Order: sequence, then structure tokens, then C-alpha cells
Amino acid sequence: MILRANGPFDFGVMYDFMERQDDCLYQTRGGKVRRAEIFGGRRVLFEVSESAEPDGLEVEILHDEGAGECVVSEYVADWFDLDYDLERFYAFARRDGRFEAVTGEYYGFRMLAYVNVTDVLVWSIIGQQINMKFAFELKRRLVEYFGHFIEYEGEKYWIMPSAGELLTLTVEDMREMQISRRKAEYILNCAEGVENGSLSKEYLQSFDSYSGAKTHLTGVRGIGPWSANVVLMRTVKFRHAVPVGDAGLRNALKITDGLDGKPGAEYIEDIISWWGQFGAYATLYMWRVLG
DNA sequence: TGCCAGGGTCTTT
DNA sequence: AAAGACCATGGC
Repeated sequence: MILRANGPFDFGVMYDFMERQDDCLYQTRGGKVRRAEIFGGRRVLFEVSESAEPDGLEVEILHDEGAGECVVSEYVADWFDLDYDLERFYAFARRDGRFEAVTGEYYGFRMLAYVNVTDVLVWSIIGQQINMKFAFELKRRLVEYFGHFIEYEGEKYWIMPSAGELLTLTVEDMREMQISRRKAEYILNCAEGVENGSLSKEYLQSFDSYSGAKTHLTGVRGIGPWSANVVLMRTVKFRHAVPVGDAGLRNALKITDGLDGKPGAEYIEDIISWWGQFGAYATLYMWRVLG
């Protein structure tokens, strides 16, 4: 089946981006992306690739234990953020010189969302203050510990464990994976929140204001302003959300603004205020400045 | 080698 | 309110 985006979309640009990540929950090969998921206990493996039609993508289900096309297409649309009116961001970006090069080079690039709230919470904790390569390795160890995968054509496609399963871990279990003691505590704390509903996707989506949701998230131990904004940006899709203090964003601003050193908090706050409802996409494109 | 990495909490000034 | 210590470890 073919899905179409609300405005510009370039699967090739997305693929190049995804290829450079090392997320164990999807696999890139030969221009196609494969992912296994579980919906209501039914596992499914699907493949996403370039479509013949412009601004769209092709979805093919390779293995299905009863999830159905509808659920998968909804998932993919969410994952690639196909519903966002990207042209509106581009219209804004034309008034900010920082984006001149990147919006041209990466035209049709959209946010790669985290559909699964447990996934984004774990990532926003593991990803705190360590290099990305190591962070992806830690996530891989955590995921593979639970042994959920679909095997297809001799390859394993891993599935994120549920929050309930994460709760069966101890801090010591995660220490053996080289996850720090603090982060292990944070992960358990967040898994508990997903289980009891205080961090469920439904609940986070029920906030009608960005600041209300942010206040709720930062009240959770282990979730600071950076992590809260990662969750709000990439899962709940509040378009104002910017991971304040993000090292990549600061490095990018240093380049685009020709600064001598990294910008301070005040400097960034002013820019975020200017970006307004385009903050999330502005951040994504700023990250592309770094290559 | 030493600093940095897509930070956060807890303790001290 | 703001600044510092500490966490942990790999990458470059």
C-alpha cells in the first residue's frame, strides 16, 4: 500500500538519516527499512520503501499474525510524521537564514517519531550525556535481553519490550549491561509510570497545553527539560517542543550564528521564542547542520 | 590524552 | 536562584 504525506516528503532523505542511526528496532538495507512490532499481542513485520508517487512511501507487510494493514499504515504514518504540514515550516524557515542550506539539501525530511512511549522514555534516559554510538549499544542490550524478535529470511527483527517487562529488571541487571545505576533507576521509574498510566501515551496526549505536559513530565524523577522535550517532540508531537540545552543544537547554533563559543541558555531561549510553534522542526533541521 | 557526549539529580553557596 | 559535584563510559 502507498501512504502520502501532507506536503513534501522524500523517503531517500529519511533513509539516509535512518541508516546513520544505529537503532536496533529497525533495519535499513538496500533502500528499504524493515521493522517488527507488536499490536495487541499480534506481531507483524513490515517494510517501508520509496513509492513511485511523489511525497509518499510504500508499505509492504512481510509477516502478520493478525495485526492488519490498517494498524500498520497508521503506525507508519505516525512514525514518519506524514500528517504534519511541512510546507508551513518551510514558509517560516524562509524567514530565518539558518535554514537556507539545510531546507534545500534535506528537502522533504520529516521527523522520525517514536511511536512507542516506552521506547522514547528509555531512549531519552539512556541518551543523556553519553555519546550516541554507546547509547545505541546500551539500548540494543536492553532490547535483546528480553528476546522478542521476528526471524525472517535469516535476520532477526527486534521488538521493544513492554513497560511491564522492563519492571522485572533490577538495577543490577542493568548495571551488567553498563547502564549507570542512576539511569537504571530512572528507567524503572518511567516503566512504572507507563504501567500505572501517569506516563501513558494516552495521558500525555490528553494535555492540551505544551507547558502543562512539560511540567508534568519534568516532575518525574529522571526526566529533566531535555528528556521531557524529546518525549513531547517525538512522541506526543507538540510542535513547540525543543530539547533545551541539547548539545547538538548548541553546536549547530554555534555554526549557523558564527559564534565563538557555544551559546548560553539565554541566547537559545530567545531563538526558541522566535521559532515558536516551529521549534520542533527547527531543531530537527538544525541537527542536520551538523551532517 | 583529555575532553566531550542529543543531561539530571542532589548538595552547597 | 545559581553553581558545583557526581554519575559512568566510549569515542575521537
